[in-house]
Amino acid sequence: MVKTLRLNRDRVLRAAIELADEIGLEQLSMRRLAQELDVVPMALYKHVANKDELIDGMLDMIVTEIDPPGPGAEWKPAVRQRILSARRAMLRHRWASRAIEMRQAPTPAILAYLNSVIGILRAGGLSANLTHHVMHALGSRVLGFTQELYTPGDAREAPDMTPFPHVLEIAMAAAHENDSIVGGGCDDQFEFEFALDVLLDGFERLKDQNWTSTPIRYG
Amino acid sequence: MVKTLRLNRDRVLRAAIELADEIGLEQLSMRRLAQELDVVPMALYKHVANKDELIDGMLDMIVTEIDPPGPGAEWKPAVRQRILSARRAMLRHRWASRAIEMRQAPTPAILAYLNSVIGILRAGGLSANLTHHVMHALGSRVLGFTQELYTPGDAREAPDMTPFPHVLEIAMAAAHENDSIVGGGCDDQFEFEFALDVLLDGFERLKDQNWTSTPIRYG
DNA sequence: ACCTGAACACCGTTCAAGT
DNA sequence: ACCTGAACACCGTTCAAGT
Repeated sequence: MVKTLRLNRDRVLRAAIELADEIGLEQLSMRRLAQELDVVPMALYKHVANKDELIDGMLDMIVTEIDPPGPGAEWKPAVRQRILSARRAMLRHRWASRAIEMRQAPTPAILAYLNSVIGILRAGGLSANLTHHVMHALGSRVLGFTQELYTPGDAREAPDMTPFPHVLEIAMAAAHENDSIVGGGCDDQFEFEFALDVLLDGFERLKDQNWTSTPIRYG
Repeated sequence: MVKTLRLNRDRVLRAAIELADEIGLEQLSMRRLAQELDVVPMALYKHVANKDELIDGMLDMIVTEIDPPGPGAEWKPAVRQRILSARRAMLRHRWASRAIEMRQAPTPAILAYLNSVIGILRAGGLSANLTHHVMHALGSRVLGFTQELYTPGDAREAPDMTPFPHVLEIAMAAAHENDSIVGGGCDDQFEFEFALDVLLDGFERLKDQNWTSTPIRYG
C-alpha cells in the first residue's frame, strides 16, 4: 500500500469505520489504524484528539447515513420509518450500537437526529410532557437497536438447558416458528418491529386520552 | 493490610465486586484487583480462568441478590415486582448493567432469573409464542436497566442546544416537572416504570385478544 | 504544519519455577 | 495445590525532535 494522500480527519474517520466494519470495535486500536494508514500511531493525533473523539467522529458519520424524514405523514408511520432507517444504518456497521452504548454524551449528529424525531412527535400532537417520557421509553431503540440478553444464533456450545425448561420452551417456540430461517434462530427484524409497535401503539393510546404525568392541581 | 486468609474464588469475586463498586468497571483490572488482595496478579488465575470469567462470576453474585418471586399474584404485578427488584440490584452496583451489555451469553444465574420470569408469564396464561416475543421486547429491561441515550444529570459542560430546539423543549418539560428533584433532572425511576407499564399493558392487550405471530393456516 | 521515534505507564496472559 | 517472577505481546498517550 502506497502512501499517496496526505492524512486528514475525513480520511482517518473513513479508514477507522472500514477497519471497524472488518475487525470489530474491540480490535480497533490507534496503533492498528495507524498501521492500516501506513503511518506512525502518533500521526493520528494531529487529526483526532484521542480515541474517544475518534469514535465520536465515526459515529457522527454513521448517524448521518440515516434517511431524512419523508414528506408529511402521520406521526406514527413517520417515526416508525425513521427508526427502521436508523436500524438499517446500525446493521451496516455492527459495531456502532456498542460504540453508542460506550459514549456518555450524544454526538452532534445524534442530537440532530433526536431533535428531528422529537419534532415529528410534537407536530403529531403529543404534548411536550408525553414526548419526554416517550423518548425515554424508546431509549436506544430510537436509534434502531436494543440490548438483547442472549444472542441466539451463536449457539456454538449451548449450556445444558434442562434446569431452565421455560427458557427452552420459548427458544423452541422460535425455532418452530421460523422453519424458513437457516439455523432456526429468531427473526430479529420481527422482534424489533414487534416491540416498537407495542410501544408506539401504547403512546398513541396515551395521547388519545390526554395522558400527562403532571397532575392538574385545582384551587 | 495483612494477608490473613487463603485466596479462594469467593473471596476473589467479593473483592472484585467491592472494587468495581468503588472505582468502576473500566478501572477494574486483574493487576489492580491482585494489588487489592495483596497478591501477585497471576495468583488470581488459580481461581478464575480469565477476566471474562471473573466478570461472569461477579454478575452471577449480583443477579442472585434479586428478590425471589412473591407468593401467587397476577402475572403482571408479579413480573413488575421482579423487574423492579432486579433494578434495585443494578442500582446497588452501577457497573453491573454495563458488564451485562459486554457479555455475549447469559450467565447461569441470569438464565435462572429469565427462566423464572418466563414461568410467571406462562402460568399467567400467555402462550409460548407471545411470551417469546414479550421477552425480546423487554430486552435488558427485564433485568432492570435500559440503554439511555443521554445522561441528563451530568450537564458539566452542556453543548450549545440552540440548533436542537425540540430537544431543549423536552429537557425543559422535565426540569419544570421535577422542581422537587435537585438539579431538575429526570426521575429515572419514573421513566423506567412508565416504559415498563406501557409494555406490560400492551402485552396484556395482546394476550386478551389471543394475538399470535404464527398465522393459522386453514385447509 | 505535519509527521516521527522513543519512552512512559499501563494491560491480559504464558510459561517455568518455586514452596 | 497454590503462589511467584519474569517475560511476551500488546495498549493509549506524552514529549521533544525532526522536516
